[in-house]
Amino acid sequence: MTERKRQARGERRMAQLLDAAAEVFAEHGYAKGTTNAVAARAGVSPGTLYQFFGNKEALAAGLAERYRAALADAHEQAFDPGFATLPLAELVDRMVDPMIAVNVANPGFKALFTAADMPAHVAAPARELHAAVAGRIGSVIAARLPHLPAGEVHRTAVVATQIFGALLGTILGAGDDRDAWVAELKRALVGYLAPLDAHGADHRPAAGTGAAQQ
Amino acid sequence: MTERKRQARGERRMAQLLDAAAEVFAEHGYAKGTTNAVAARAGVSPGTLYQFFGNKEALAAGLAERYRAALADAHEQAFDPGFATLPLAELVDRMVDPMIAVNVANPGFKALFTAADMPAHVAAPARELHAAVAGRIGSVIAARLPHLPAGEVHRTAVVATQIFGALLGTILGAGDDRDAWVAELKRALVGYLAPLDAHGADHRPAAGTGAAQQ
DNA sequence: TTCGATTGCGAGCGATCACTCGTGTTCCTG
DNA sequence: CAGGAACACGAGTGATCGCTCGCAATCGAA
Repeated sequence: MTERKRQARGERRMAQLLDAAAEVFAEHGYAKGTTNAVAARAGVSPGTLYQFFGNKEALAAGLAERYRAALADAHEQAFDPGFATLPLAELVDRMVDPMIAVNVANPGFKALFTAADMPAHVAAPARELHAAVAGRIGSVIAARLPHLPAGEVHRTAVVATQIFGALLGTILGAGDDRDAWVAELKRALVGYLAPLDAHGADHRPAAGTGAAQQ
Repeated sequence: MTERKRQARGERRMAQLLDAAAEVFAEHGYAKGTTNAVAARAGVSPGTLYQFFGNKEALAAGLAERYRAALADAHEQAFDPGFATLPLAELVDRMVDPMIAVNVANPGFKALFTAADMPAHVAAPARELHAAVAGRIGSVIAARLPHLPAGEVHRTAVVATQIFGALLGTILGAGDDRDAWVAELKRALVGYLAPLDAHGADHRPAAGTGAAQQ
Protein backbone atom coordinates (compact mmCIF):
# COMPACT_ATOMS: atom_id res chain seq x y z
CA MET A 1 0.00 0.00 0.00
CA THR A 2 2.00 2.93 -1.26
CA GLU A 3 -0.47 5.05 -3.19
CA ARG A 4 -4.10 5.94 -2.75
CA LYS A 5 -6.42 6.04 -5.66
CA ARG A 6 -6.87 9.66 -6.78
CA GLN A 7 -9.99 11.14 -8.21
CA ALA A 8 -9.86 13.91 -10.80
CA ARG A 9 -10.68 16.40 -8.08
CA GLY A 10 -7.71 15.18 -6.09
CA GLU A 11 -5.33 15.66 -8.98
CA ARG A 12 -6.59 19.19 -9.37
CA ARG A 13 -6.09 19.86 -5.67
CA MET A 14 -2.52 18.62 -5.86
CA ALA A 15 -1.81 20.99 -8.72
CA GLN A 16 -3.38 23.87 -6.78
CA LEU A 17 -1.30 23.00 -3.75
CA LEU A 18 1.90 22.94 -5.79
CA ASP A 19 1.00 26.29 -7.32
CA ALA A 20 0.46 27.70 -3.86
CA ALA A 21 3.66 26.15 -2.55
CA ALA A 22 5.62 27.72 -5.40
CA GLU A 23 4.26 31.14 -4.50
CA VAL A 24 4.77 30.79 -0.79
CA PHE A 25 8.28 29.39 -1.12
CA ALA A 26 9.13 32.13 -3.58
CA GLU A 27 8.03 34.79 -1.11
CA HIS A 28 9.41 33.41 2.12
CA GLY A 29 11.88 30.69 1.17
CA TYR A 30 11.44 27.05 1.99
CA ALA A 31 12.21 27.15 5.71
CA LYS A 32 9.97 30.13 6.43
CA GLY A 33 7.22 29.08 4.08
CA THR A 34 4.70 27.40 6.34
CA THR A 35 2.50 24.53 5.27
CA ASN A 36 -0.49 26.33 6.75
CA ALA A 37 0.26 29.29 4.52
CA VAL A 38 0.44 26.99 1.50
CA ALA A 39 -2.89 25.47 2.38
CA ALA A 40 -4.46 28.89 2.91
CA ARG A 41 -3.05 30.14 -0.40
CA ALA A 42 -4.57 27.16 -2.13
CA GLY A 43 -7.88 27.86 -0.40
CA VAL A 44 -7.99 24.60 1.53
CA SER A 45 -7.45 23.52 5.12
CA PRO A 46 -4.16 22.18 6.49
CA GLY A 47 -5.74 18.75 6.80
CA THR A 48 -6.48 18.69 3.10
CA LEU A 49 -2.89 19.49 2.26
CA TYR A 50 -1.73 16.49 4.26
CA GLN A 51 -4.26 14.33 2.47
CA PHE A 52 -2.06 14.67 -0.61
CA PHE A 53 1.43 15.36 0.70
CA GLY A 54 2.56 13.37 3.68
CA ASN A 55 4.85 16.09 4.90
CA LYS A 56 6.52 19.33 3.92
CA GLU A 57 9.36 17.53 2.19
CA ALA A 58 6.94 15.70 -0.09
CA LEU A 59 5.61 19.09 -1.12
CA ALA A 60 9.12 20.19 -2.00
CA ALA A 61 9.70 16.97 -3.90
CA GLY A 62 6.58 17.51 -5.95
CA LEU A 63 7.69 21.01 -6.80
CA ALA A 64 11.19 19.82 -7.67
CA GLU A 65 9.78 17.23 -10.01
CA ARG A 66 7.80 19.95 -11.76
CA TYR A 67 10.96 21.95 -12.22
CA ARG A 68 12.92 19.03 -13.55
CA ALA A 69 10.20 18.29 -16.08
CA ALA A 70 9.83 21.92 -17.14
CA LEU A 71 13.55 22.25 -17.59
CA ALA A 72 13.87 19.01 -19.53
CA ASP A 73 11.05 20.17 -21.77
CA ALA A 74 12.62 23.57 -22.36
CA HIS A 75 15.94 22.00 -23.23
CA GLU A 76 14.31 19.45 -25.45
CA GLN A 77 13.03 22.30 -27.58
CA ALA A 78 16.27 24.24 -27.56
CA PHE A 79 18.54 21.54 -28.93
CA ASP A 80 19.01 20.40 -32.46
CA PRO A 81 20.67 17.04 -32.91
CA GLY A 82 23.92 18.74 -33.84
CA PHE A 83 24.05 20.96 -30.77
CA ALA A 84 27.35 19.53 -29.56
CA THR A 85 29.31 21.18 -32.36
CA LEU A 86 27.96 24.69 -31.90
CA PRO A 87 30.32 27.48 -30.93
CA LEU A 88 30.73 27.47 -27.16
CA ALA A 89 29.08 30.83 -26.61
CA GLU A 90 26.01 29.74 -28.48
CA LEU A 91 25.90 26.43 -26.65
CA VAL A 92 25.97 28.27 -23.34
CA ASP A 93 23.17 30.50 -24.60
CA ARG A 94 21.07 27.49 -25.40
CA MET A 95 21.65 25.97 -22.00
CA VAL A 96 21.31 29.08 -19.90
CA ASP A 97 18.45 30.93 -21.56
CA PRO A 98 15.85 28.20 -20.99
CA MET A 99 16.98 27.75 -17.41
CA ILE A 100 16.64 31.46 -16.75
CA ALA A 101 13.30 31.55 -18.52
CA VAL A 102 11.96 28.66 -16.46
CA ASN A 103 13.10 30.31 -13.27
CA VAL A 104 11.63 33.65 -14.22
CA ALA A 105 8.33 32.03 -15.08
CA ASN A 106 8.33 29.98 -11.87
CA PRO A 107 9.87 32.00 -9.06
CA GLY A 108 9.19 29.24 -6.56
CA PHE A 109 11.88 27.02 -7.96
CA LYS A 110 14.77 29.14 -6.83
CA ALA A 111 13.93 28.44 -3.21
CA LEU A 112 14.40 24.76 -3.99
CA PHE A 113 17.42 25.07 -6.22
CA THR A 114 19.27 27.31 -3.82
CA ALA A 115 18.75 24.79 -1.09
CA ALA A 116 20.86 26.09 1.75
CA ASP A 117 17.89 26.87 3.97
CA MET A 118 16.65 23.32 4.02
CA PRO A 119 17.09 21.48 7.31
CA ALA A 120 19.75 18.85 6.71
CA HIS A 121 18.38 15.65 5.21
CA VAL A 122 15.19 17.38 4.14
CA ALA A 123 17.29 18.77 1.32
CA ALA A 124 16.95 15.52 -0.63
CA PRO A 125 14.60 16.89 -3.29
CA ALA A 126 16.91 19.84 -3.83
CA ARG A 127 19.90 17.56 -4.19
CA GLU A 128 18.09 15.51 -6.78
CA LEU A 129 17.24 18.68 -8.61
CA HIS A 130 20.86 19.76 -8.60
CA ALA A 131 21.90 16.32 -9.76
CA ALA A 132 19.38 16.40 -12.58
CA VAL A 133 20.63 19.75 -13.82
CA ALA A 134 24.25 18.74 -13.45
CA GLY A 135 23.52 15.51 -15.29
CA ARG A 136 22.01 17.41 -18.18
CA ILE A 137 24.98 19.73 -18.38
CA GLY A 138 27.34 16.79 -17.99
CA SER A 139 25.84 14.93 -20.92
CA VAL A 140 26.34 17.98 -23.12
CA ILE A 141 29.94 18.33 -21.99
CA ALA A 142 30.58 14.65 -22.54
CA ALA A 143 29.15 14.82 -26.03
CA ARG A 144 31.27 17.81 -26.88
CA LEU A 145 34.49 16.56 -25.31
CA PRO A 146 34.45 12.77 -25.67
CA HIS A 147 38.05 12.40 -24.54
CA LEU A 148 37.43 14.03 -21.15
CA PRO A 149 37.52 11.50 -18.31
CA ALA A 150 34.16 10.90 -16.66
CA GLY A 151 35.41 12.23 -13.35
CA GLU A 152 36.33 15.54 -14.87
CA VAL A 153 33.09 15.71 -16.78
CA HIS A 154 31.25 15.33 -13.52
CA ARG A 155 33.34 17.88 -11.70
CA THR A 156 32.98 20.37 -14.50
CA ALA A 157 29.23 19.89 -14.65
CA VAL A 158 28.88 20.33 -10.91
CA VAL A 159 30.92 23.51 -10.95
CA ALA A 160 28.93 24.91 -13.86
CA THR A 161 25.70 24.10 -12.04
CA GLN A 162 26.89 25.78 -8.88
CA ILE A 163 27.97 28.88 -10.77
CA PHE A 164 24.52 29.03 -12.26
CA GLY A 165 22.87 28.58 -8.88
CA ALA A 166 25.08 31.20 -7.31
CA LEU A 167 24.05 33.89 -9.78
CA LEU A 168 20.43 32.83 -10.05
CA GLY A 169 19.37 34.81 -7.02
CA THR A 170 21.02 37.97 -8.24
CA ILE A 171 19.56 37.55 -11.69
CA LEU A 172 16.02 36.98 -10.47
CA GLY A 173 16.30 39.82 -8.00
CA ALA A 174 17.58 42.27 -10.60
CA GLY A 175 15.39 44.77 -12.33
CA ASP A 176 16.31 46.56 -15.53
CA ASP A 177 19.85 45.25 -15.40
CA ARG A 178 18.87 41.60 -15.42
CA ASP A 179 20.28 41.15 -18.91
CA ALA A 180 23.63 42.46 -17.75
CA TRP A 181 23.77 39.87 -14.98
CA VAL A 182 22.75 37.11 -17.36
CA ALA A 183 25.50 38.22 -19.71
CA GLU A 184 27.92 38.09 -16.82
CA LEU A 185 26.81 34.58 -15.96
CA LYS A 186 27.40 33.53 -19.54
CA ARG A 187 30.79 35.17 -19.57
CA ALA A 188 31.69 33.24 -16.45
CA LEU A 189 30.56 29.94 -17.92
CA VAL A 190 32.21 30.52 -21.27
CA GLY A 191 35.42 31.57 -19.58
CA TYR A 192 35.33 28.48 -17.43
CA LEU A 193 34.63 26.08 -20.28
CA ALA A 194 36.60 27.67 -23.10
CA PRO A 195 40.02 26.25 -22.11
CA LEU A 196 38.62 22.72 -22.06
CA ASP A 197 37.01 23.40 -25.38
CA ALA A 198 40.22 24.62 -26.99
CA HIS A 199 41.92 21.41 -25.94
CA GLY A 200 39.23 19.29 -27.46
CA ALA A 201 39.04 21.32 -30.66
CA ASP A 202 41.75 19.48 -32.55
CA HIS A 203 40.29 16.02 -31.91
CA ARG A 204 36.69 16.96 -32.48
CA PRO A 205 34.59 14.05 -33.82
CA ALA A 206 32.43 15.32 -36.67
CA ALA A 207 29.04 14.19 -35.39
CA GLY A 208 29.58 11.79 -32.50
CA THR A 209 26.73 12.71 -30.23
CA GLY A 210 26.12 9.32 -28.71
CA ALA A 211 29.56 7.80 -28.22
CA ALA A 212 30.56 9.54 -25.06
CA GLN A 213 32.18 6.54 -23.47
CA GLN A 214 34.84 7.13 -20.92
CA MET B 1 23.43 54.57 26.15
CA THR B 2 24.62 52.23 23.48
CA GLU B 3 27.24 50.05 25.14
CA ARG B 4 27.69 48.72 28.64
CA LYS B 5 31.05 48.75 30.30
CA ARG B 6 32.63 45.31 30.02
CA GLN B 7 34.85 43.70 32.55
CA ALA B 8 37.70 41.44 31.47
CA ARG B 9 35.57 38.46 32.43
CA GLY B 10 32.85 39.71 30.11
CA GLU B 11 35.18 40.01 27.15
CA ARG B 12 36.30 36.44 27.74
CA ARG B 13 32.72 35.24 27.87
CA MET B 14 31.96 36.94 24.58
CA ALA B 15 34.88 35.19 22.95
CA GLN B 16 33.76 31.85 24.38
CA LEU B 17 30.26 32.46 23.09
CA LEU B 18 31.52 33.30 19.61
CA ASP B 19 33.65 30.16 19.64
CA ALA B 20 30.62 28.13 20.63
CA ALA B 21 28.46 29.83 18.02
CA ALA B 22 30.98 29.04 15.31
CA GLU B 23 30.89 25.37 16.25
CA VAL B 24 27.13 25.14 16.53
CA PHE B 25 26.49 27.04 13.31
CA ALA B 26 29.07 24.89 11.54
CA GLU B 27 27.30 21.73 12.66
CA HIS B 28 23.69 22.71 12.17
CA GLY B 29 23.69 25.84 10.05
CA TYR B 30 22.48 29.20 11.23
CA ALA B 31 18.76 28.58 11.20
CA LYS B 32 18.94 25.25 13.02
CA GLY B 33 21.67 26.29 15.41
CA THR B 34 19.78 27.26 18.54
CA THR B 35 20.92 29.95 20.91
CA ASN B 36 20.37 27.58 23.82
CA ALA B 37 22.77 25.15 22.19
CA VAL B 38 25.33 27.91 21.79
CA ALA B 39 25.01 28.82 25.45
CA ALA B 40 25.30 25.19 26.52
CA ARG B 41 28.35 24.69 24.29
CA ALA B 42 29.96 27.70 25.92
CA GLY B 43 29.10 26.32 29.34
CA VAL B 44 26.81 29.17 30.33
CA SER B 45 23.09 29.70 30.69
CA PRO B 46 20.87 31.22 27.99
CA GLY B 47 20.45 34.29 30.12
CA THR B 48 24.18 34.88 30.14
CA LEU B 49 24.31 34.70 26.37
CA TYR B 50 21.73 37.43 26.11
CA GLN B 51 23.72 39.52 28.55
CA PHE B 52 26.27 40.00 25.79
CA PHE B 53 24.34 39.55 22.57
CA GLY B 54 20.95 41.15 22.37
CA ASN B 55 19.63 38.58 19.96
CA LYS B 56 20.64 35.79 17.62
CA GLU B 57 21.43 38.21 14.84
CA ALA B 58 23.93 40.06 17.03
CA LEU B 59 25.66 36.75 17.58
CA ALA B 60 25.90 36.27 13.83
CA ALA B 61 27.16 39.82 13.41
CA GLY B 62 29.91 39.22 15.95
CA LEU B 63 30.96 36.11 14.14
CA ALA B 64 30.86 37.87 10.78
CA GLU B 65 33.09 40.62 12.12
CA ARG B 66 35.59 38.01 13.25
CA TYR B 67 35.61 36.56 9.76
CA ARG B 68 36.04 39.90 8.10
CA ALA B 69 38.98 40.70 10.34
CA ALA B 70 40.60 37.30 9.86
CA LEU B 71 40.27 37.58 6.12
CA ALA B 72 41.60 41.11 5.99
CA ASP B 73 44.55 40.00 8.07
CA ALA B 74 45.25 37.02 5.84
CA HIS B 75 45.12 39.18 2.73
CA GLU B 76 47.28 41.82 4.32
CA GLN B 77 50.02 39.26 4.61
CA ALA B 78 49.53 37.84 1.13
CA PHE B 79 49.95 41.04 -0.83
CA ASP B 80 53.03 42.90 -1.79
CA PRO B 81 52.56 46.49 -2.91
CA GLY B 82 53.01 45.41 -6.50
CA PHE B 83 50.38 42.68 -6.40
CA ALA B 84 48.26 44.28 -9.10
CA THR B 85 50.72 43.47 -11.85
CA LEU B 86 51.11 39.77 -11.07
CA PRO B 87 50.04 37.22 -13.62
CA LEU B 88 46.32 36.62 -13.27
CA ALA B 89 46.66 33.02 -12.15
CA GLU B 90 48.99 33.98 -9.36
CA LEU B 91 46.78 36.85 -8.32
CA VAL B 92 43.84 34.48 -8.05
CA ASP B 93 45.99 32.14 -5.99
CA ARG B 94 46.82 34.89 -3.58
CA MET B 95 43.19 35.88 -3.20
CA VAL B 96 41.67 32.42 -3.01
CA ASP B 97 44.18 30.52 -0.90
CA PRO B 98 43.82 32.69 2.20
CA MET B 99 40.06 32.67 1.91
CA ILE B 100 40.01 28.89 1.70
CA ALA B 101 42.47 28.63 4.58
CA VAL B 102 40.38 30.89 6.77
CA ASN B 103 37.28 28.89 6.01
CA VAL B 104 39.00 25.59 6.67
CA ALA B 105 40.32 26.85 9.98
CA ASN B 106 36.93 28.27 10.98
CA PRO B 107 34.17 26.05 9.69
CA GLY B 108 31.50 28.19 11.33
CA PHE B 109 31.98 30.99 8.88
CA LYS B 110 30.56 29.14 5.92
CA ALA B 111 27.14 29.09 7.56
CA LEU B 112 27.28 32.88 7.57
CA PHE B 113 28.81 33.38 4.17
CA THR B 114 26.43 31.02 2.45
CA ALA B 115 23.55 32.92 3.93
CA ALA B 116 20.55 31.45 2.23
CA ASP B 117 19.18 29.90 5.40
CA MET B 118 18.86 33.19 7.18
CA PRO B 119 15.33 34.47 7.66
CA ALA B 120 14.98 37.47 5.38
CA HIS B 121 16.21 40.66 7.03
CA VAL B 122 18.19 38.74 9.61
CA ALA B 123 20.68 38.19 6.81
CA ALA B 124 22.16 41.63 7.33
CA PRO B 125 25.46 40.45 8.84
CA ALA B 126 25.90 37.99 6.01
CA ARG B 127 25.26 40.68 3.43
CA GLU B 128 27.86 42.88 5.03
CA LEU B 129 30.28 39.99 4.94
CA HIS B 130 29.60 39.46 1.27
CA ALA B 131 29.99 43.15 0.63
CA ALA B 132 33.31 43.22 2.49
CA VAL B 133 34.69 40.35 0.44
CA ALA B 134 33.35 41.80 -2.80
CA GLY B 135 34.85 45.16 -1.90
CA ARG B 136 38.23 43.60 -1.36
CA ILE B 137 38.08 41.80 -4.67
CA GLY B 138 36.76 44.91 -6.34
CA SER B 139 39.64 47.04 -5.14
CA VAL B 140 42.10 44.53 -6.61
CA ILE B 141 40.24 44.50 -9.90
CA ALA B 142 40.10 48.28 -9.99
CA ALA B 143 43.82 48.53 -9.32
CA ARG B 144 44.57 46.06 -12.07
CA LEU B 145 42.17 47.50 -14.63
CA PRO B 146 42.02 51.24 -13.96
CA HIS B 147 39.96 52.03 -17.02
CA LEU B 148 37.14 49.63 -16.19
CA PRO B 149 33.96 51.56 -15.32
CA ALA B 150 33.05 51.41 -11.64
CA GLY B 151 29.79 49.67 -12.42
CA GLU B 152 31.54 46.86 -14.17
CA VAL B 153 34.12 46.56 -11.45
CA HIS B 154 31.35 46.09 -8.95
CA ARG B 155 29.49 43.59 -11.05
CA THR B 156 32.62 41.61 -11.70
CA ALA B 157 33.55 41.57 -8.02
CA VAL B 158 30.08 40.43 -7.01
CA VAL B 159 30.10 37.64 -9.54
CA ALA B 160 33.54 36.48 -8.45
CA THR B 161 32.41 36.52 -4.82
CA GLN B 162 29.34 34.50 -5.62
CA ILE B 163 31.35 31.97 -7.58
CA PHE B 164 33.58 31.59 -4.58
CA GLY B 165 30.65 31.20 -2.23
CA ALA B 166 29.00 28.69 -4.51
CA LEU B 167 31.99 26.36 -4.49
CA LEU B 168 32.91 26.92 -0.86
CA GLY B 169 30.51 24.31 0.42
CA THR B 170 31.75 21.67 -1.99
CA ILE B 171 35.35 22.48 -1.17
CA LEU B 172 34.88 22.32 2.58
CA GLY B 173 32.84 19.15 2.31
CA ALA B 174 35.39 17.41 0.11
CA GLY B 175 37.93 14.95 1.44
CA ASP B 176 41.03 13.91 -0.42
CA ASP B 177 39.92 15.69 -3.56
CA ARG B 178 39.66 19.10 -1.98
CA ASP B 179 42.65 20.34 -3.95
CA ALA B 180 40.97 19.33 -7.17
CA TRP B 181 37.89 21.38 -6.31
CA VAL B 182 40.03 24.34 -5.31
CA ALA B 183 41.84 24.07 -8.62
CA GLU B 184 38.50 24.03 -10.36
CA LEU B 185 37.41 27.15 -8.51
CA LYS B 186 40.59 28.89 -9.59
CA ARG B 187 40.10 27.77 -13.17
CA ALA B 188 36.61 29.22 -13.08
CA LEU B 189 37.80 32.54 -11.70
CA VAL B 190 40.75 32.80 -14.06
CA GLY B 191 38.54 31.91 -17.01
CA TYR B 192 36.06 34.56 -15.96
CA LEU B 193 38.62 37.29 -15.42
CA ALA B 194 41.11 36.52 -18.18
CA PRO B 195 39.17 38.17 -21.02
CA LEU B 196 38.92 41.43 -19.07
CA ASP B 197 42.59 41.14 -18.32
CA ALA B 198 43.55 40.64 -21.95
CA HIS B 199 41.55 43.63 -23.04
CA GLY B 200 42.94 45.82 -20.35
CA ALA B 201 46.51 44.88 -21.28
CA ASP B 202 46.59 46.76 -24.55
CA HIS B 203 43.49 48.86 -24.95
CA ARG B 204 39.95 48.41 -23.82
CA PRO B 205 37.42 49.03 -26.60
CA ALA B 206 35.35 52.03 -25.60
CA ALA B 207 32.15 50.17 -25.20
CA GLY B 208 29.59 49.21 -27.78
CA THR B 209 26.89 49.85 -25.17
CA GLY B 210 27.74 53.50 -24.76
CA ALA B 211 28.33 53.33 -21.01
CA ALA B 212 31.64 55.12 -21.00
CA GLN B 213 30.81 57.53 -18.21
CA GLN B 214 29.69 56.99 -14.63
C1' DT C 1 33.99 47.65 53.84
C1' DT C 2 30.53 49.40 51.12
C1' DC C 3 27.70 49.76 47.16
C1' DG C 4 26.50 50.09 42.50
C1' DA C 5 27.48 47.81 38.25
C1' DT C 6 28.44 43.73 35.89
C1' DT C 7 28.10 38.92 35.47
C1' DG C 8 25.52 34.69 35.98
C1' DC C 9 21.61 31.60 36.54
C1' DG C 10 17.69 28.60 34.65
C1' DA C 11 12.87 27.84 34.76
C1' DG C 12 9.59 29.18 31.80
C1' DC C 13 6.83 32.43 28.70
C1' DG C 14 4.95 33.38 24.27
C1' DA C 15 4.87 32.44 19.75
C1' DT C 16 5.43 29.53 15.84
C1' DC C 17 4.63 25.50 13.10
C1' DA C 18 4.45 20.75 11.23
C1' DC C 19 1.18 17.70 11.62
C1' DT C 20 -3.30 15.03 13.57
C1' DC C 21 -7.91 13.50 14.33
C1' DG C 22 -12.73 13.25 14.76
C1' DT C 23 -16.27 14.38 11.91
C1' DG C 24 -18.86 15.63 7.96
C1' DT C 25 -19.29 15.83 2.64
C1' DT C 26 -18.83 14.43 -2.16
C1' DC C 27 -17.85 11.07 -5.47
C1' DC C 28 -17.64 6.56 -7.69
C1' DT C 29 -19.27 1.94 -8.23
C1' DG C 30 -22.24 -1.92 -8.11
C1' DC D 1 -30.15 3.56 -3.79
C1' DA D 2 -26.39 1.76 -0.80
C1' DG D 3 -22.03 1.95 0.96
C1' DG D 4 -17.33 2.42 0.73
C1' DA D 5 -13.61 5.40 -0.56
C1' DA D 6 -11.73 9.70 -1.43
C1' DC D 7 -12.05 14.52 -0.19
C1' DA D 8 -12.48 18.28 3.08
C1' DC D 9 -12.56 20.66 7.36
C1' DG D 10 -10.20 23.33 11.26
C1' DA D 11 -9.45 23.40 16.07
C1' DG D 12 -6.04 21.42 18.47
C1' DT D 13 -1.50 18.96 19.95
C1' DG D 14 3.16 18.47 20.93
C1' DA D 15 7.43 20.08 20.23
C1' DT D 16 10.74 23.67 19.38
C1' DC D 17 13.07 27.94 20.23
C1' DG D 18 14.18 32.84 20.83
C1' DC D 19 14.17 35.37 24.56
C1' DT D 20 12.85 37.21 29.55
C1' DC D 21 12.87 38.00 34.42
C1' DG D 22 13.63 37.77 39.14
C1' DC D 23 17.27 36.90 41.80
C1' DA D 24 21.97 35.65 43.35
C1' DA D 25 27.16 35.98 42.75
C1' DT D 26 31.12 38.52 41.87
C1' DC D 27 33.77 42.48 40.76
C1' DG D 28 35.84 47.14 41.12
C1' DA D 29 36.24 51.69 42.72
C1' DA D 30 35.96 54.79 46.64
